[in-house]
Amino acid sequence: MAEELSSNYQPNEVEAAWYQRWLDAGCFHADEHSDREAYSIVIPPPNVTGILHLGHVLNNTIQDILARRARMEGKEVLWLPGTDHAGIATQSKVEQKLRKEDKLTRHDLGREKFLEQVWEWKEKHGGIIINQLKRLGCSCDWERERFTMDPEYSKWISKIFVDLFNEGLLYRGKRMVNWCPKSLTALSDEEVIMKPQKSKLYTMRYRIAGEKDRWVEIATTRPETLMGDTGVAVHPDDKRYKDLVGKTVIRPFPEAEIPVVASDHIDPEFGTGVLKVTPAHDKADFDIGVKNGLEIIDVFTPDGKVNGHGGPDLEGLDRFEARRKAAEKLEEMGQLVKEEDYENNVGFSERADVPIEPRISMQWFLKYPCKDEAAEAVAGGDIQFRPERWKKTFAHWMENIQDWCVSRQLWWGHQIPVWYKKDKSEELQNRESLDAESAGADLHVGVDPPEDAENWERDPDVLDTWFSSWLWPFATMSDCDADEKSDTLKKFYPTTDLVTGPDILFFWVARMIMAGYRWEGQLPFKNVFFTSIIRDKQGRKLSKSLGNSPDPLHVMDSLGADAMRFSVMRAAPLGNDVRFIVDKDKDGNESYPQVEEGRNFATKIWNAVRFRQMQGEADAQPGKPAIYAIDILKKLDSLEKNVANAYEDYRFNEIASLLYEFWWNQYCDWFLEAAKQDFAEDADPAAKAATLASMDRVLRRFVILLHPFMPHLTEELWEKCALREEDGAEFLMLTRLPSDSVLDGIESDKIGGAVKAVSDIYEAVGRARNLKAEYNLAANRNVKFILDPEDTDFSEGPVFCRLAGAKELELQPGFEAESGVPVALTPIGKIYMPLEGLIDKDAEKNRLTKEMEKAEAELKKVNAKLSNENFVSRAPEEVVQENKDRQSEWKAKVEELQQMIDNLG
RNA sequence: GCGUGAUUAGCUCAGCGGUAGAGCACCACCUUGACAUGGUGGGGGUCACUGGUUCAAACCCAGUAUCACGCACCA
Repeated sequence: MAEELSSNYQPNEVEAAWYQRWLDAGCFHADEHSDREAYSIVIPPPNVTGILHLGHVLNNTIQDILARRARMEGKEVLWLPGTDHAGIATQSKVEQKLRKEDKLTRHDLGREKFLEQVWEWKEKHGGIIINQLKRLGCSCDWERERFTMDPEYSKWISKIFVDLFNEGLLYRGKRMVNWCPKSLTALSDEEVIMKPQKSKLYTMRYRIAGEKDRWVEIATTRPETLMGDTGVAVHPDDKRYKDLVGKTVIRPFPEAEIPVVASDHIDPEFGTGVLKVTPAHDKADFDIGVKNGLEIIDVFTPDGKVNGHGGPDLEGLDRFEARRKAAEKLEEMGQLVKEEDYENNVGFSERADVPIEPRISMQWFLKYPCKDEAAEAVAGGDIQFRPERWKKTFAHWMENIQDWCVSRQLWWGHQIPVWYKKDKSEELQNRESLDAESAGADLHVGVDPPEDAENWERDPDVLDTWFSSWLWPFATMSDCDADEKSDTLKKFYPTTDLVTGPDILFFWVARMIMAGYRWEGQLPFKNVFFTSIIRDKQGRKLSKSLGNSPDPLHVMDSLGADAMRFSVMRAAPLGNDVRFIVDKDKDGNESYPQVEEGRNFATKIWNAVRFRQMQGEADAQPGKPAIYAIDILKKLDSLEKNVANAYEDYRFNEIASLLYEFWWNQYCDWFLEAAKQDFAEDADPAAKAATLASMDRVLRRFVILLHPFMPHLTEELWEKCALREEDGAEFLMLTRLPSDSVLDGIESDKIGGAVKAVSDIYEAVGRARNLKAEYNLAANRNVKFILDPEDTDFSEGPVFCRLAGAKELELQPGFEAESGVPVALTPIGKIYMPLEGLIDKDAEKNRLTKEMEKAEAELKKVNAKLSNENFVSRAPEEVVQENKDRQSEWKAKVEELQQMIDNLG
């Protein structure tokens, strides 16, 4: 075997070096002309100026595992990476910088200059997250990296806009939208999060016009919108107020008579049963307003301050200051009845984290295409969701789907491909609605600007970022104006798997499915794997503001990328959230106990391989494999099968645990220790050669299995141990999974016997170790055991002694020990531990009695089962047999123990 | 209000009809020639609760409680 290994594994250098070698050799590149079966994934594009967090780690590790496993299965793998321009997030970062450094707004710079600055920012920060993904070991085809603002990609956006407009699905209309007063743009419903807020419920009273001193009480949480009230509503069946419908009440300020209307929407039980109607600032109020022909008065400026309608007292005040002020005014007027603490849900802007202001505005809306196909694809199982329960959530959303507000009042993004004739522009843009049918020749909607561009004015708004991401699976693979499909698209679309978080099921997954059907005529992916959400020790989501989000780069630098990958996978069960634990010492240094487990595993593997290296090469023809070797090969065979099964169901945590358990608890704890017997100086060279060969076989196949989880470490060992076969691929990552059984070449009738014999010996070793520990002899390697064997041919004494830490195991059939000699019952026979000065009858009696009690308890349980006639007659035969075997085993044990106790007198 | 999960050892979590498991933490012993990022032995659980189905339930069903999350919302 090849090079010596250093005494400790240093992940950082190894990881960096291997990543570069893979890149240099083009290992990640997908060949669209290959005749291998295609396997493809598109990355959920991260924000171009974002940085890596644990969610990305989880998500991309899974994708990398899938991609690497598929390569090893012999598939042609495309993992297509890229980034997203993230309209609001990126624009606001640049605006923030402008404000801070130059005290300027984007309007001071103008659109063109501002966009130059955003591009600069993107150039500066855009590579960061990509490099972080590389640090993690992601095997993406970087030659195919895409960005949603790439020219070819952008062209796709315009094309689909035009398609949808021509189809009548895209229209411009004056509607109530979710307005973000901080980002100054409309948002889609999905970008609004409801949060419970501690606020106040104000009860105020309005005088009824034309009646003497009659008042009506109204409850509201938003007195600051009072100036926009153009009506008051009650339930039509509410007896208290029935006579008021049709009358008017006096709005306190600015004073005006506003009508009382009836509406089913009103809950008579809530508050006073009377609602103030502000059609410009509430969706429900807007509907009531439209039905009753109420005036719409917008009382806020776009940034959430009171406009001229507020009068001198309120104008210019922020929404929340205005709320207090309005309440004060009512109080002064004697019209505030009471003010109570109240908790209600308020919509917040997901990005800017400020309360949304419902607002009437002119926006572009989309009626979704291919809704039925998308719903059916998931319901019918053409697209598989894992875990499956998300199907229901998806179906529910699809059933209640609302038109999508796609325009954003931003500059960073894809500008809407609509031009208005200059002289008609104002009129067109103010129309209540505008669509393909009503627009006429004064509107140009096209991928290219009109020929006489100077006569036209382009719509200033840009499109929602998700309006570009929903094309990701195909727009990254082809140009929209090509005459025929690209070879990449032909080979790799539809993609195989999509790995993403359930939090973007609506934002992204659902919309991609619709887009896939609309423009490619088929589904965009076959399987969607929804990852866990990573939380902190207290179960909270990770977030910057909580400061509970550890930096994955720091984790990787201290413990290694492979360690983090392995640990995160081991901790993340299918479909459940995962807690990532960060402990801090008193100096504030962070430690990551879960990742340490992965680091320890890497070290364990490294050192076990190092041990193999230290044995050197065989210098004889190998003899027949020892029973220990057969046993470990059998376990490896099961491991390979179990791992393959777990991959079928995407149970990554199970795969990680299987690999861990095999290596640590089977290979290292038992096989490797047993094998040492064959490496002793006086060992038989043929036996040594055979054991070395088995070790190499296990090592080679284990490293192949582990590679997708710990790619760098395994590739390093592959090279250092020269595990590559003569005609094999250049790298482990390009090596095929073996197709032959690891048990090939071993006489199959030997396997069962070897496994049983080894399991008996290991169990006996356990008993012997326990005996030593009970008598405080754990450290004593001079102990001599005497075996009264089950089988007089027993010849595994040397291995037994090595494992049990004993000097000798003497075979004495029918051995009669001096009374009080410690003894253990084992599958290979009775094992005595006669040692001078150790005859302590009471101690031994105690020990045996404790064991006896355990055995009796077990016997009792199994007796109870077997004496139940129903069990014997109705349970499957093999279960009954199993219990009968257990019964006789425990019975024999109890009897023997009893006799041993009796012998002690 | 509707829906979806979770509740198993001190902690983080597997197991999902047939003998309760892992890692960490804990206790004792061990620097023995791969590994102290290690080894050996050990302690620790009425599997949230109440019913039901079954020969058999941590596991299936129904309900309850608590905690999350999603959707819809009462101004």
